[in-house]
Amino acid sequence: MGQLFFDLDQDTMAIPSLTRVKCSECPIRHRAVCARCDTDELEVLEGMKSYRSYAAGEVILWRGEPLNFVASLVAGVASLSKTMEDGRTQMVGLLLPSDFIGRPGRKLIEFDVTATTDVTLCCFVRKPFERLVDETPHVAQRLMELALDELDAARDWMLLLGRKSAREKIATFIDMLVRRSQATEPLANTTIQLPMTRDQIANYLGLTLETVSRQFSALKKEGVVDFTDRRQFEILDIVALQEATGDDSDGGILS
Amino acid sequence: MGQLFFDLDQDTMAIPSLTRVKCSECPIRHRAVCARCDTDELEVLEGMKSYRSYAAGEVILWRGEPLNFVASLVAGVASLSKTMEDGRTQMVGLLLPSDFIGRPGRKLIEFDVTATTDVTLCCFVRKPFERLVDETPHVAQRLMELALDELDAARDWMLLLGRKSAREKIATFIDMLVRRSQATEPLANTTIQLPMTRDQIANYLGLTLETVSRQFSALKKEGVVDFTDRRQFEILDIVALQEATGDDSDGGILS
DNA sequence: TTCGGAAGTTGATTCAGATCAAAGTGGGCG
DNA sequence: CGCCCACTTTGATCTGAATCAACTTCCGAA
Repeated sequence: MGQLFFDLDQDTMAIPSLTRVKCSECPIRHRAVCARCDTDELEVLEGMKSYRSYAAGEVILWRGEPLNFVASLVAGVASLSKTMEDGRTQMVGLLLPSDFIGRPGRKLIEFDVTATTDVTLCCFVRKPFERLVDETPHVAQRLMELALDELDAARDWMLLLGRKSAREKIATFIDMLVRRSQATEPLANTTIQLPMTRDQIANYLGLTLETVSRQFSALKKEGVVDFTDRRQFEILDIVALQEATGDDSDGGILS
Repeated sequence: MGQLFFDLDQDTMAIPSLTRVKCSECPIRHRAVCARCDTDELEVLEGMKSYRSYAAGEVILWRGEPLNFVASLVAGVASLSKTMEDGRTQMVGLLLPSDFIGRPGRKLIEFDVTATTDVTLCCFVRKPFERLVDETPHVAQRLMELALDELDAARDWMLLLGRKSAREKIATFIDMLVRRSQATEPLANTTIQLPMTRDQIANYLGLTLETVSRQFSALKKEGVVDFTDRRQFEILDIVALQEATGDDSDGGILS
């Protein structure tokens, strides 16, 4: 916590709704859709954007709702999920800071978007944003890159959902959190925050919450991880963890 | 069969390797990446493109291989798949005519691409194609649309892989084939070709081939479908089929 | 025409994970 | 301070799909 470079509410991780943050000081400045904007372009964005905050658990968008705004996720974690008639639900994506919500050329959204933790969005009204995209090739390009990254992530997740055992799913999930925390904060120790409840993790991994709990317990008993608290744990044996993911240890490079 | 508007080999569905087909007569002219190209632009493409054919079962690209060319799939069906160290494999996408292989800005491919049936590709060398994309906004736009369509498909598949029962998976798969055949050939009867073996279907649906076989048998016994032959069947009760998919009957529109 | 092997079906058995059920834990709020 | 409720853990049982195994069907090559 507290590692972000600007003023977040320490409890909620959310930027107070009315704060007007300079784009140049924005924590996602270099990874979001605006990554390659120059000073002039940022000024235009500055005039278009507005922040919105959502508390953990709030629904940001319902499936089928018209998409009047698009947004970059500034802080927190949000999830995309699909629900069947009988209530079974499956998360189909996790949105992390710098990820984008909404897409050019689609007016409806195909899944629910929910704030997993408290969340802050940097919003743009759709029409003017689309105009900006049309006029600014590097923004369109960045949008494309973000979409392709999501596609890669979705495909890895398909392998996980279709073929991995419960243990492998949990190990993969933890390993993902570890990698992510190292990416944003390379010097951190091995203490990891869980951004979701057991139930949400189950929906993400295609499991039940009981199975999630049991697998966490098993990894703890084996000394691979240790729980400081229900939402925070420490990696004791990263090698064992990565072996348990079922993935190629070397990233799959042949010969 | 035989409904395509130009000269395919009837047995293999593949365009003979050396044939030079006019873009203006290409069967995927209006859906592929070149959908919005004008006559002049088509002429440029004409000079850049070359066809390649692959027999059913041949590997088109191995994971990790450098992507020296990109391509549109002209005829046949190809699959994207990921394989784990111990041999478990999961298909992460099906490529149908007009789908695109390769992506701007990535030199490596993250999964194996295999010809499921005999396949014909319309190939472009990567570098000049990327230049074309940079200079032609509507091509970049079309590429984006194709990527977003794939992303939607991937997310629907995640729901299927994570939450559907074997029966629902099979019904969804058949229903998808029905919709697809209706889209390409609205007047067709209800006879459907299976483009893949039981084993490939199993890899697509996250099942084993035995389970696939049993579920097909069950649907047959119930009078929902009837098999003309192992690779061809007829829909007897489309309503029952759609109920068995587990999806919202109305496409999920609320109120 | 037969042979051989790949693809598919069907049956018996096993097992991982779901489901059902009951306690335990902890944080927020009156 | 203590109660309540949401979250979590753990146990017992059940079940759908995997696994193991045998057999059938089909197709292509000799």
